[in-house]
Amino acid sequence: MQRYDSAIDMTGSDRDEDELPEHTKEPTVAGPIGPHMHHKRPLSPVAASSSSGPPSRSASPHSVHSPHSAIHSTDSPPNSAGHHDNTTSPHDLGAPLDLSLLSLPPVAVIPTRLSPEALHDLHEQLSAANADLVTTFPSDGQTADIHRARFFLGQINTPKRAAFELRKLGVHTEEVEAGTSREAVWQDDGLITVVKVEWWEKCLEKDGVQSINPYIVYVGRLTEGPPGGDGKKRALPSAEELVKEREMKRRRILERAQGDAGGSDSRVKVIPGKPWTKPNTTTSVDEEFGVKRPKLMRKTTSEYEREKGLANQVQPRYVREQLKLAVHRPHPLHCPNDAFINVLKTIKLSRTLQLDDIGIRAYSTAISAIQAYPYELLSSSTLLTLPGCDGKTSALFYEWYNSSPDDVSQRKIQAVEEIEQSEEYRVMKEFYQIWGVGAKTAREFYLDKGWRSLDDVIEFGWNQLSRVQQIGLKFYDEINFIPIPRPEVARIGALVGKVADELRPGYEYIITGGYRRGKEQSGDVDMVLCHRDEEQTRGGFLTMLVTRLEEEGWVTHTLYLGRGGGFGTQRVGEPPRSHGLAHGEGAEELEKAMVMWQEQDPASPFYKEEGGRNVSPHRRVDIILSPPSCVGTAVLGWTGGTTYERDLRRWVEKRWGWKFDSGGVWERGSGRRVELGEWAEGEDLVQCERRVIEGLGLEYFKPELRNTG
DNA sequence: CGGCAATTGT
DNA sequence: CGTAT
DNA sequence: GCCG
Repeated sequence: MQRYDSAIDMTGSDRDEDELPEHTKEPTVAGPIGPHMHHKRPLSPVAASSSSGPPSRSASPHSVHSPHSAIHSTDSPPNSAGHHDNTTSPHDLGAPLDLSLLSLPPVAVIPTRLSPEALHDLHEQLSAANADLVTTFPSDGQTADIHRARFFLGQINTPKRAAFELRKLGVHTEEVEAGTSREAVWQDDGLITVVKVEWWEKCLEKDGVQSINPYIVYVGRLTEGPPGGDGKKRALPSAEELVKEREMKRRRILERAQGDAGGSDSRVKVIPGKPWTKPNTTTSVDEEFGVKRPKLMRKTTSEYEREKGLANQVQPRYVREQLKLAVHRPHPLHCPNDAFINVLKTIKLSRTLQLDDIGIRAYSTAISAIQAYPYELLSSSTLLTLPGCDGKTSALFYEWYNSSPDDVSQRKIQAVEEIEQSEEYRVMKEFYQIWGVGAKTAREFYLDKGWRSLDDVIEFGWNQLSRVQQIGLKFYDEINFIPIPRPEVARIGALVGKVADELRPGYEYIITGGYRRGKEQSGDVDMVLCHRDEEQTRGGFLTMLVTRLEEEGWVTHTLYLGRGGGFGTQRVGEPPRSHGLAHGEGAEELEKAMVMWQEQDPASPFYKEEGGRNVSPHRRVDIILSPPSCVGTAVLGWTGGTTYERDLRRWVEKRWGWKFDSGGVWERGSGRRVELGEWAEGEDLVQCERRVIEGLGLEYFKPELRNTG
């Protein structure tokens, strides 16, 4: 059965239950994992009074009732209704309105949870009541004079949330201890009060300023902003023990990682920086080296000198013939221009985080072309000769090379430095590395939720995460920072193969992915499992296999288990929907399992124990179960790299009008299956893949030459 | 100026 | 919108 | 961002 750790060690959810919608738990293989729900935060008297305040929180401000009539009615005497405190007493005798907020300190509204309409109405009502209003906007919450505001209205229920929302607005506070005198609050300019919107609704309802006491959620004292930062947006020192524990765990992991694999912590140092996303302004680089006239770029004397040697170099075929698709050229794992490629990869990642699919495609193309280039690039004009590289790439190279002609390790590009220093990039990247969080979600975490660290995600968002995201966070460091050495990848593959074979004899497997392309270390293990008897690849065998691996402890969590969930219930044969045509006979679907894995054998060299406890690093393992009829395409499709795969599909479409996928090749017009990739008698999986490649009219490049970056 | 790989599961 | 290559 |  599924095993669970007794507790997740990254917690932090001691917030009140009503703060966030309950996460919808999936009734799946693994039960909900989650932090222990602590309720240890002592409620301050201020907080306590808020929680005993009026119950209603349903009405939005604008829906209460005609606000303007309340504000503009002038026929009743100046408001002096029931005040037990001096906080809002309208000493301005000349105030013509019942509802005058003249005596309030500068007011701002916390936009969170308020509809745009509600927010708008609230602003109008408050300014109609002569409040000294500091406007806020839900988009970014930033306003120049937000720091003037001392009184915040918001749909906020807990002090913790209040402090968090203030921080999002750039207002850094710490909660004021119980017993601060009420009188002090208005006098002391360093104090911030957060009051529920209900207070204002009540004022409107009663046509007069009401006591704020029952509605106060939070009183905080202004503190210094983040050290070194620009004074906005920075994590509170919250849930400190948990953060510290995480740190310790991370350090342990990294120490072990170095021991294991010689891996190093590649995380960028935290340097506060300016925003990295710029408006659509053309950079000076663009103007100087714009794509319009790249060929006119002046060569410096030194570039010219360096290039003289070029004439003697035999240019590779893909350059001579301008072969633009990665399937037509060899891409070794390492190449002479890896340092420059890494710069391009940073830009590509920033495009990913900006949801710029086209930028991703463009940089991928350039990267793979350079990866295929066998000589060290010495001049930007050489780059112009590579397919997929043009003015922009060339300009980037020019800046990069000349920033330090004599020391490769010192070369840099200003725009890339700025990307790497920007908080937005660093934080979104950190989120993006959570398994189950893509670019869209990473942006949402950063821009909409206002989170700035994994600890924020854990503390404020844990219950909003999907189950796989929770698992992704739980194993964040292991997944991202402890690479899997080749021998361990081989060991995992062999073990899966062995267990499969024990269940039913006759299975064969091949490890695909980066391992097969020759990587010394892998981020995960990908493998294609196959049986010559098609029946053995159906009927839920993969579920059976994963279940067995769970029982034996190897599989600790199942992130995804597709197809064949029910025994024999699966009738494959839906055509690729994009073309609305039926598959021909023998339509195939690949079953896939994505799991977390942990070494269980104490005798294994990859097993690690501490205090009698198995602390072997968890590994990501993908198992693809293929019928014999398409195992060739499965192996080809799961070996990659990404750009190779994309270009493979483009080639198949362009050359043959077929559609390629890992489950087979199809005629686009008729939807009929093209018989390629069937596992032939006496043939191994590598030979089978080769027949597919050659059947598609392509030169066979071994996997080690498909490293398209 | 249009196109940029392609699939499935939740 | 997430995942894989 | 590059290509046809």
